[in-house]
Amino acid sequence: METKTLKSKKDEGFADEVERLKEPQQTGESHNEATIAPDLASDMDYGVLTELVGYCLRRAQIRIYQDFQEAMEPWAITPPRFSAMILIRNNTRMKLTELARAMGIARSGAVEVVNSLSKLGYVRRCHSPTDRRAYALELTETGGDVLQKVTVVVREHDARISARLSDDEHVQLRKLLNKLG
Amino acid sequence: METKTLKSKKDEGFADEVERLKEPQQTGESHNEATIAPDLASDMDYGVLTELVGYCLRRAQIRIYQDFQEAMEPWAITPPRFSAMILIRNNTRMKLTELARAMGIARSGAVEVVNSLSKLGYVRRCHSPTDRRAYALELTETGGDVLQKVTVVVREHDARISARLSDDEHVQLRKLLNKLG
DNA sequence: TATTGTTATACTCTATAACTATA
DNA sequence: TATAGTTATAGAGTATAACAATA
Repeated sequence: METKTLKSKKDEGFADEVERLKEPQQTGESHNEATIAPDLASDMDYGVLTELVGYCLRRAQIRIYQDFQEAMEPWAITPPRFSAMILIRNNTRMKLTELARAMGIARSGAVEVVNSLSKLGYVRRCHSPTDRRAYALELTETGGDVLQKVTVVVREHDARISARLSDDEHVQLRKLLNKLG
Repeated sequence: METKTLKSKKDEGFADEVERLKEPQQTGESHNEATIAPDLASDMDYGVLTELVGYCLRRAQIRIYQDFQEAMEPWAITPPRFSAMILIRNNTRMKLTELARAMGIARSGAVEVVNSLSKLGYVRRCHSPTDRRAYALELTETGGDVLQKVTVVVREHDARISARLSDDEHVQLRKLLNKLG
């Protein structure tokens, strides 16, 4: 399996960088530090933390994030990048500002996401004919193919992390999460 | 209300820095960017995202994080800092390595958290009499007072974000979250 | 004037790897 | 050799503020 990585740096080369993205990542696998287990340590007193929705949620998210990243490593897709690609595909001629709003992040953050997706060759900025300030975002052909493949993998990932939940519980959990805030 | 901030930089002064922590923060409040609304944009198509536990969870976490940070701003307490303080108080003579394990992060990350809490005057490293490599972590008197006050505020925060949930749902949600992974 | 995209800057959270002092 | 703490370095994710081009 190939593996992509994104270093942001200051854009050094270009073709150079895109090439480097496709090199297998130095995962280390060496002699050092044990990788972190994200479960609660049974010999510790967590006090009030276990009663807080926010804390339970954060622990769950750490576990989920790890599984997501491992599953997506070959494509260098992170959760925000995946969201962005879905939104760009599903909402034609989306502008960068709209993407930011849809994702709930600042415009400058959207620039970052689009830059990385653009370097990976998944997303393209097209000049809008009507407003010369604005771009219309769209998936490249590669981006479309990758998104299709990756969506399957994301669904598998979701099933994996929800493996101990019944279908009812899965629905219930999403319902409760959406009631938060 | 006073507001603390932590700049990590390269430790410039010391007393200087501690003083600066207590200065009210330049919140801006100026003419610029609208602050982000973390709700789903109703005019966008989110496709598969709404069916994924991971995505619902991430959106919920963004909302929760924002409320947490606003509530904790006067003390410069972030979620990991709060967890660390609870763990340090509840597990006497905790070592840094144990803290890292309890929090599910790398040791270097625990150093960061302890450094910031130490700069804020909330946590102290005490030399262990038995093992001269190790420290015993403990709350300062200020840290203890702050933690007591802040725990009340965190409980209020948790109640606020769970306001649309019944008690049963609150329990259920935590149960389901703990089944994930 | 307001908006679009962008850049500069900064801060948090996290990781890996290598170092030091001790055990 | 192994462990405790630390530092150096890196990268993702996010934010605010200011800017140029365009509306």
